[in-house]
Amino acid sequence: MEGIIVPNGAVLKPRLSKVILSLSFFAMSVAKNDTPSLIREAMLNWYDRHARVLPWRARPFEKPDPYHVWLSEVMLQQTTVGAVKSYFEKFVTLWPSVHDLADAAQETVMKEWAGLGYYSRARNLHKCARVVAEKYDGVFPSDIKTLKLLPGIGDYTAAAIASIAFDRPAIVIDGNIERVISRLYIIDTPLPDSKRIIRNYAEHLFVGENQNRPSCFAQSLMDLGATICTPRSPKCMICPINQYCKAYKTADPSIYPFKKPKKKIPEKHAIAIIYIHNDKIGIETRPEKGMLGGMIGFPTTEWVEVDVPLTGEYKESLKIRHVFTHFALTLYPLFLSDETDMMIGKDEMDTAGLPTLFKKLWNMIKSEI
DNA sequence: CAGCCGTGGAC
DNA sequence: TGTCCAAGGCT
Repeated sequence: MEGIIVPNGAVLKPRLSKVILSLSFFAMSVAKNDTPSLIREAMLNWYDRHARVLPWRARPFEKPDPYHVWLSEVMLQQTTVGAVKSYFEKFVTLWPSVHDLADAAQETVMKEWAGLGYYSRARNLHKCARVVAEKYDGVFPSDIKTLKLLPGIGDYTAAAIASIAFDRPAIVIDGNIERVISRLYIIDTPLPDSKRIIRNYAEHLFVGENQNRPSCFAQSLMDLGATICTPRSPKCMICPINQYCKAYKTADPSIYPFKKPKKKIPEKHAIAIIYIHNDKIGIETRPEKGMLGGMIGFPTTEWVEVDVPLTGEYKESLKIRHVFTHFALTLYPLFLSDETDMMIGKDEMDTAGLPTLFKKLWNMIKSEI
C-alpha cells in the first residue's frame, strides 16, 4: 500500500503515515480513558445505523452539495425540520443552483418564503446568494471566518456549513447540542448565561484524539437531540451515550438545560384596512425593517398596546389574534369600498405570498366578500 | 447585549 | 388556552 487512507478519503504519503500511525497508536493507548473520544466513537457508530434521511442531507458516500447545506441551514434557523422540508424542495426546484437564486427577483424570494417566518432570513439569503455568485463565482467558502462574513451566516451556521458541507472539524453548537451537553455535564447555570461553559465543553467533545468524520459527528449530535435527547421525555434508555451522561444518573434528566424565565408578552391591537374594488383587494409592501419586513400585507393602523376605537359597523366576532415571539396582535378588519395604490385580484390572494398573520385574516374574511 | 424577529406542533 | 420551543442572526 502506498500510504494510509484516512477517514476523509485522502491518502497520506508513506513517511508521513508512519508518523501518523505511531501517533495513533499512542493516541489509542491514552484514549482508553478519554471520554470525549469514547463519545465520538459511540455517536458515529449510532449515526451509521440511525441517521435521519433528510432532503438536504447527503446519503452515505455521497458528496454533500454546499448550496443545499447552506440553504437548509438558513431555513432551519429556529425552525423545525417538518416545516422546512416543503420549502427546501420548492426552493431547489425553482432555483437549482446558487446562481439561479442570485438571479431571482427579491420579491419572488420573499413570496416563496412566506409562511416560514423570520423574514430577514429570506432577504439575507438572497443577498448571500448574490455575494457567493458574484464574488466567489458560485463556490461557497469552506472556512468559518469567510463564511461568517456572509449575510445571514453567524457562529452556528458558519460552523455547520464548514462541518457538514466540507467535513471540516468545526465546533458546531446549536440548540440540540446545547441541550445534549447541558445534560452530559449537568450544567446548573441557566441559558443563555451558560453558553460560554457549554462552548468550553463542546471544544473538548469535538476536538481531540480519534477525531474522525467531523461532519457525521456534528450531525449525529443534532440527530440525537432531535430524536433521543429531546426537550421533554428524553429516551435515555436507548441513548448510545447514556453511560457517559451525568444527567442520566439523576432523577430527571429532562430538567436540563436550565433556562432563564421568559417575560410576559404584551397584547397589541390594530385595524386592518380591507380595500375592495371591482373584485380587487388592496395590499401594500411592508418596509424592510420591523415586523414582517419586506412582505406584503393589508395596510394597518399602528400596532399599539391600547384598545383601538371601533365604530358602529364593526362586527365583534370579526377579528383574528396572532401570537408573535414577543407580543400578540389582534387585528380588526375595516372594509372600504375604495382603491389604494396596490390592488390585486381576489383570486390571487391565496398565492400572493401573504405572511401567516394576514393569511389568517384573509381566510376569515374572504367568504364574506 | 438584551431585544427584536414567525410559525406551527406537542403537550 | 397556555406554554414551550426548533439546525439563530442582527443590532
